[in-house]
Amino acid sequence: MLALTKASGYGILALGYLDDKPEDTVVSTREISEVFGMPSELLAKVLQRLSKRGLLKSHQGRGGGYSLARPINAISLTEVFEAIEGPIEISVCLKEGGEEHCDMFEYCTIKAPIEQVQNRLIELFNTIMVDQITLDLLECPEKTYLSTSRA
Amino acid sequence: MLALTKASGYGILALGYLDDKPEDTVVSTREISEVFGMPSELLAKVLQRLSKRGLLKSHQGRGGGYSLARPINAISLTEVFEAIEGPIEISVCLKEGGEEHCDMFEYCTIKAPIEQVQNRLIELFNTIMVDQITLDLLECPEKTYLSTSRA
DNA sequence: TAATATCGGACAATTTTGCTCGTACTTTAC
DNA sequence: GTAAAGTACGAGCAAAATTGTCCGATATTA
Repeated sequence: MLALTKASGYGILALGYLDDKPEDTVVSTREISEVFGMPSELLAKVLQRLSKRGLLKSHQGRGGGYSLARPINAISLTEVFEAIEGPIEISVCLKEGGEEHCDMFEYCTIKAPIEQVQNRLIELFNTIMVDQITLDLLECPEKTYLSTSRA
Repeated sequence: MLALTKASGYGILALGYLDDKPEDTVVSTREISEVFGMPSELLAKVLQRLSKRGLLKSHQGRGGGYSLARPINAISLTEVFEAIEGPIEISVCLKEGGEEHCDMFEYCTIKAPIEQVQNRLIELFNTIMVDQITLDLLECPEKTYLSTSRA
């Protein structure tokens, strides 16, 4: 539970990598995927979503790639997660449309409070900028990387 | 991502149900599972874990069941989640033993910062007590219930 | 026009989660 | 003491999400 997806990890690493380059440098998906050893097709999707959300600028054609649309100290974790994984939802019951409402239970004692928890989670991620994740520790003892947990 | 498991939802609802009863009332797994329409075998596991962690007292034999070991305003979400799902881990890289260290990546720019995010998450859940989830809203408009999200 | 990119959908593999079944073991009631 | 009601626990299956792959289309530059 509450584990970050690999896709989000890829995205954060890519943002950090772009930030290490001079401003407005355009970097291809392949370069990033080779540097970190990520599957390039998956990273490609992640970068697409980030650019769709306006966090990256895409440059098509030969010599193209992606560049930062904003400095990463102005990009919150909330934005990254929602760009890559969609809206942060702790529970489906909180969805707008309500198509998947569960009528199989007698009591609903926790819907609104759970939503409050969700909001506090989002607030927390709002306050954390990507640079706080990527810039702090460039000299890491072990060669290790973000991946999902196994409960 | 970041979705609560149904098991945690079951646990929180069960804790709330027990709290509605007079103090030290013993309630069987079957009663709770029938009230909420949960699969009793799964709920049984959840309650076992909660009692193993000291959040519930188990009463074996005929007429047995579970009772609250503590008032639910003294039980944090962290305790519930860790009892039911194990330690809160955003990433496997942060594990103690380090058996699953990933040596497939060149750079590790985010390990320690990610751990800080994890700690802030745990702190957040430390401050939220179960009663804040269960007691607030007994008059819920729709019959709905906590379940996991679908990204 | 050829090479190199981003796009985007469809799909298989893998992992996690949710759930079921079966079999112990404990205690209470009779 | 025996049976019933309950917890304790583990193996195993099904569903769902995540991850990774493949393929074609489009855009841009050399």
